Amino acid sequence: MNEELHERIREVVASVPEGTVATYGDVAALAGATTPRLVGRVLAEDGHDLPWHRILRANGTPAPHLAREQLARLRAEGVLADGQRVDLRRFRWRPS
DNA sequence: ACTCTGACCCAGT
DNA sequence: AACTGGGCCAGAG
Repeated sequence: MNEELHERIREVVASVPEGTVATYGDVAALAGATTPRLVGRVLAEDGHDLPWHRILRANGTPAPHLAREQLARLRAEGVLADGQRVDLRRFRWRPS
């Protein structure tokens, strides 16, 4: 199952700073994953220790079943959402 | 070697 | 805005 890749994915997620967000696609690209699906998968299994709430879908909305919890956590660290959607232009994390 | 099912993504109706 | 359909990858049955 490629533990190596899973590890890199967790690292990337863990490196997203408080007050910013990243998309599944971003994480996948940075970690070298072939598809964003894998990111969601990894988080679903062992994302409990990670800042999973900073990971959003490409359009800035969270995964449906998590929306409430996730938006609440983001709001708590200064990331404001307009309804379900977070303004990626403003909060998206770009590694430098 | 199938078919299903997902914290996905993109483009077209 | 709501639905497609195609592509993607890995587990489970």
